[in-house]
Amino acid sequence: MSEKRLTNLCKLVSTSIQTMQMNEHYQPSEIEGKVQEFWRKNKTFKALSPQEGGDTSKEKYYCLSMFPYPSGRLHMGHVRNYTIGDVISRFQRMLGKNVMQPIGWDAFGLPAENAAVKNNASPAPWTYENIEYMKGQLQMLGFAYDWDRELATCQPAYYRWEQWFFTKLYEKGLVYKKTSSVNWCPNDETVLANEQVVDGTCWRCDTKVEQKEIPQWFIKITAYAEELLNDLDTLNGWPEMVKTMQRNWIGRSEGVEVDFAVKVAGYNDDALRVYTTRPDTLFGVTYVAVAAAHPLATLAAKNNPELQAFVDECRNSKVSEAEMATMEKKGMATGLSVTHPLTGKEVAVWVANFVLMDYGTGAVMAVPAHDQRDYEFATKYAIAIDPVIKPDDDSELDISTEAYTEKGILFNSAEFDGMEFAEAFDAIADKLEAENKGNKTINYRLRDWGVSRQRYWGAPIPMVNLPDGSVIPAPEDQLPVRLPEDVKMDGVTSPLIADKDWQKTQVDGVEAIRETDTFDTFMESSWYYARYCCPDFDQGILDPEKANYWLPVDQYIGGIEHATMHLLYFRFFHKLLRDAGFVNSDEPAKRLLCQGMVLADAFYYVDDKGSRQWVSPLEVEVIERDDKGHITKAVDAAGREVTHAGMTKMSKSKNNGIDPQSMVDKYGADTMRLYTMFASPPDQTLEWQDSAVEGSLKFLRRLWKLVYSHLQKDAVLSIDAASLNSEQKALRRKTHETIAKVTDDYDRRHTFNTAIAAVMELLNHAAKAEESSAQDRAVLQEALEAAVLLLSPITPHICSELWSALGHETEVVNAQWPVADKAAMVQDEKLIVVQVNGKVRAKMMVAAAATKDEIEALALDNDNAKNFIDGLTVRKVIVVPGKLVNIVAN
RNA sequence: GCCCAGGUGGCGAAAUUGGUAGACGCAGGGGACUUAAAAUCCCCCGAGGGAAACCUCGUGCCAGUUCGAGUCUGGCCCUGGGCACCA
Repeated sequence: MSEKRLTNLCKLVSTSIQTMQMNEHYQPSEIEGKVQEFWRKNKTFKALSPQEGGDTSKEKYYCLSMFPYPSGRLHMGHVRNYTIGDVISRFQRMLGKNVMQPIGWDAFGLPAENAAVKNNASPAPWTYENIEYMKGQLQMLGFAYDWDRELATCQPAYYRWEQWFFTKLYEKGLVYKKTSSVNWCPNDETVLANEQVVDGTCWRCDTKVEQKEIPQWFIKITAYAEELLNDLDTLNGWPEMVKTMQRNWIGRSEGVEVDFAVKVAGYNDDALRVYTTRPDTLFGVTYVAVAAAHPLATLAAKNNPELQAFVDECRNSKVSEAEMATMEKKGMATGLSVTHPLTGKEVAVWVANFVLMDYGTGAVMAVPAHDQRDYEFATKYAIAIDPVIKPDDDSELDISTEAYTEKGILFNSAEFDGMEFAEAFDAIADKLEAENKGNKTINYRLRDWGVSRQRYWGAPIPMVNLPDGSVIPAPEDQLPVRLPEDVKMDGVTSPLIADKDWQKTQVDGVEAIRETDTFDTFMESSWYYARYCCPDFDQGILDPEKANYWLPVDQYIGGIEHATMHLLYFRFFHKLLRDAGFVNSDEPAKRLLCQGMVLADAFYYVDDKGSRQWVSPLEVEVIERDDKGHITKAVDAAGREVTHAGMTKMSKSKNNGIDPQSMVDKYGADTMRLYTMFASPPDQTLEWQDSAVEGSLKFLRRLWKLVYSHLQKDAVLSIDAASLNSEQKALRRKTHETIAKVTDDYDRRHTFNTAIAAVMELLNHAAKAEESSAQDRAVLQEALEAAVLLLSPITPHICSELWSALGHETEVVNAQWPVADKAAMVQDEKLIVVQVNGKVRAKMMVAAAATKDEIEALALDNDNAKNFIDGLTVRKVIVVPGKLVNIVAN
């Protein structure tokens, strides 16, 4: 805080203090409602772009937290997420920025359908009621949202533009249809989400789930793979770990596509194409493996019942990558063979359960000698293992127990013998290319985005099927394709499939049938951030002027669980919007903060039917822990012994959620906000401890009391920096050091826990300060004002009240962020640590201006240090000015 | 299985660029005030030794680099997140 400003503040204080009425005790329930009402009435957090008459002299700041799914009630993850966003928004506002912090609802999704089935109702009213309730909860927590920008993705005014954009992508050739597998319950004849498959069976009827290939819509995210990968390098404000995860997810690799010639009667392709990153091992191929759904497998199985049985069995396995990697690898020979492109030898074709039709070409080449998975498969089925790579040092090649997967020197590879990896890669690729049997290519692990969902509660995919079998986008004048909201859910058939009238439409006078699938809900969450800039715009998906004023988002905040999927779709959509001319930036968000999970203990017992029953941790008593603190014995309220499943993400399925509402009712919003920010840094997992919340309330009471008792005394005069005694100087230094530290913690580090700790320290100092002289009181006033300003983004209600009690007429939300005064932080002496051989032996106060030589001399003369040097020879003395001296002696 | 994080007192954590390990807080113990309770305030609080000064050990485990390692390197163990239809 500058000297001049401070004088003004103090003048203001001295005139108004006597008239301020302040309650002696902190009563959050009285303050919070009142302050929130004031914000509401004054539209304090309404954000205006210049097009709407906003202040053009201010820098814009767009702070966005990931919007919630309206599940019914807020959970702790929400409270954490939105408190972080709110703290950053309020801080930026006090720095003088034009801040927009919007909120809305990710309103489509599976839980609404489940609730509808359970309650024999329809998903729409359930969703709208949840939104109403949760909106009240958000307001009770005091978040500084511009509610005029609120949107819900299930509103036709929203999904209309998503449908429109999809048809544009279709016209651009970025959308296509292909078959892809889904979880299928043959009993219910319905598609199941992965979540609805429990231990390989349908959650509803326990029927074994199968894989079924059905036609679905895809968006070509792979066309943007290279840019999505390269632009990660420009995202300096994103956590390194997220960028690493995205790089690995995109998974760019350089390799070679190789054609194995096929001469099989009834097979209409003359080559089986595979991709490999190790063309240097090509001479070691001893078999190729195809997916069970591959046409070659289908063909071979026709007259082979045993193979047909195996192909059918493969349909029962799940298709997730985790499943694929951990399941038992099984296969069966087809009896067919293909021709090796370079040796001309016949290579057996196997069907394998770990090859998927959906990925790549549905076929892989196998080199058992140099790939561990192929090695295990070949060993299991007694297939030849032909080594073709040896170590490039003189060590012996040993493949007796495992594959040799290092890059080395080729042998048994005809004219390529003796080449190392890079040389062989090029030479083999060149030869394949010359003979028209393959070519170098870049491959991505990233797959195109399947956006079709065979569900009701989502945005209808705006495509129509014509009688001639062709599929075209719904014409623009038919948009939005409205989802009927008054429906009955039986949990099996989608109301859209059941509603034949809804499906009927006309295009240019021709009868047509609507697509009954809806969009993946990741579609809606991929562009909501942009729509907030102009939520009511009805002339297009975005108003480019407004969008380009606010975008890119300055700070995005959300859970780390979204590191790859949502955050990749979000970046992808921004590039699509850019290429369609709606935004002019390359990336949607400058800075990203990924909050850690909120975890709580989870407990269960196994019931008579053998299934796990999860018990709320609130009802569990821990009886015994081992040396490491792990829970070894616990019982529930009924005295039944329960198993501790560890600390896991708070979730309905594990019944370990802590309801924030009860906490707010008991302690108030400020305490709740303070606790979530204080318990751990935002990017770390937060392990919920019920007991620690009380401490946050105690701290706020202490702050209140300090201000109250300070205000019971005489008026405050302005600080005369030159006349301060050493105690006054010390408190003043602490005040300004705290301002500097807290500002850095908020801005650069995002470590709100240490910011709060620093304010606590300041108040501990302030509580001990003398209050007898006018200067004592002026210095204390400054400390208390700083504490209130610094805490106000975190605990805005109490700080609003205290700020006005301290004599200010402007609201604390509109106050200016304090600036640390360097002159007040100057120290005459510094604490220097004296080490001998790296161990601390003494501490000494040394003049701040002391030279290296002077510090060294003082250290060598220190009595404690001398005890440890006695009898030894000093070899070296390391001096780190202002910090420490290390005397090396032996 | 693969990718990404994390592991520090009884507990949540701090140590920002390789420089005092445990700031700040919770729980606990002791005391003051009170008829009493609550609230509040003061003191103690990693382990072991010592009357004390102070000493030894200590950041998941094993090695290494360095005058100096919680921090860097290699290997391992454990916990959490993600793995494409939960959001």
